[in-house]
Amino acid sequence: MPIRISIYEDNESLRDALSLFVQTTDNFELSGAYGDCLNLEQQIAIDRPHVVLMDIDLPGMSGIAATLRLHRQFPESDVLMLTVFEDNERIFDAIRAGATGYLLKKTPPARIMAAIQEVYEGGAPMSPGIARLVMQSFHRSPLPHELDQLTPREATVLSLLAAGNSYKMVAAEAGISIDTVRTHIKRIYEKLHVHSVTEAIAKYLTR
Amino acid sequence: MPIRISIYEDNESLRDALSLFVQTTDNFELSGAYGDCLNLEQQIAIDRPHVVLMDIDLPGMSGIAATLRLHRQFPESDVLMLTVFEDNERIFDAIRAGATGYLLKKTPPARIMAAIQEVYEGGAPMSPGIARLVMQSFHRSPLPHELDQLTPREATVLSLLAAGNSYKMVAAEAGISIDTVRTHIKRIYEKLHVHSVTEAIAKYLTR
DNA sequence: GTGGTTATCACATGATTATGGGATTTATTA
DNA sequence: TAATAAATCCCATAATCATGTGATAACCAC
Repeated sequence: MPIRISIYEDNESLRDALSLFVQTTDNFELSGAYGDCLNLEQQIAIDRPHVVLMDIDLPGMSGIAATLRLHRQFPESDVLMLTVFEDNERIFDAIRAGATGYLLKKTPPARIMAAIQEVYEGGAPMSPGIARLVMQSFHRSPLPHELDQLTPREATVLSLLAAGNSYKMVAAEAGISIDTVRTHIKRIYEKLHVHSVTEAIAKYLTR
Repeated sequence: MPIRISIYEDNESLRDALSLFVQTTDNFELSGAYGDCLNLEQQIAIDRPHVVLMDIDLPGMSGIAATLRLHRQFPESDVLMLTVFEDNERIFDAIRAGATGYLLKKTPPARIMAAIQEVYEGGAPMSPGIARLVMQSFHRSPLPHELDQLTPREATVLSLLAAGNSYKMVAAEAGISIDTVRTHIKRIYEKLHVHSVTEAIAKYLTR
């Protein structure tokens, strides 16, 4: 029984190249190849891939958000993340979201195919520099997270927002003025690197 | 070793009454009693209750949202929900959020105390009418949910919002006008019984 | 005792959301 | 075929949010 592989990558030529490699690799089967995650659930439900090659930087819905949904709803499909980024925050976001492996796009195709096999066999392939980052993260506390940078008050405000409260309601609940709420939210945005309540809540709720 | 019990109930006299019952019940210990969930995490981390009596209708952050957070971060604490409501949606929201038991507030105190013991021993006490509803839910599909009422297009819009997109970005991503986005969102609000993006994505992400 | 952090409040402006109307097209179904 | 559901678009207004700038007080650490 071949290993079924689905690809989510918005760059068409890279997607085609990867598709070709998968199709010409022994024991591999291409179950799907898409440019976005808009219909992720339906596609996965039909394709039933063993391994998903996921670009981290898809337009609209990031590969990280998609990975989270996929990991929750289809835990039997493993995600192998492909990225050009080597920065901490994204890597850990992806790992937290449930990615099994994490490769840089500059990885040679043969290595990517080997990594797919490795994921299928229960491994967790990573590019060398990323493996180092992951190892280092254990030297300190548990997985570092932007949310841990919030002060207690900021965390309270954010959780009230996540419960569906407006600024006005948060102010009433927390017993502070709406301007103070604004100030807290500005700091929250800076710390979480977001620009709207929606994004902040998404980070909070999908931690 | 006594069973530690924390109470979250905004009605002060009910809270006091429950506290008194807990304190005067053999082998029970009151680990905390609060009127809101604003500092839930800190309180639970200190109190370490075996069982949490949670009012479903707390001001600011509902007991359901609190239960979700609690269940995720402190899986060793079980939640016993107290409510005056007997409607489907809330009951299943609470169950989905991780509540272990579900009692109506009109339940006699002695029965509530017995239910706490039952939860501690691995049971799932429910008021009779609620148990019936839960049983009935198995006769059909998996747990019914407001989110399942959304059309495919509405679901796409909601997931794009949950990924942190503004109306304008959603429109661009989905290839439709911003007014169409508005219309979809209006329908989403009706179906989910909410009035803001925040509430909608809270329902979506915490499903 | 100076500097950093946290929490608080104020004001102002432009952008975005929330909400209410109303309308058309395309399928599907009774 | 008439009714219904889904998806699309338009307009208008009030409310809310995003962002900048500035300021005060408490507390802690060095």
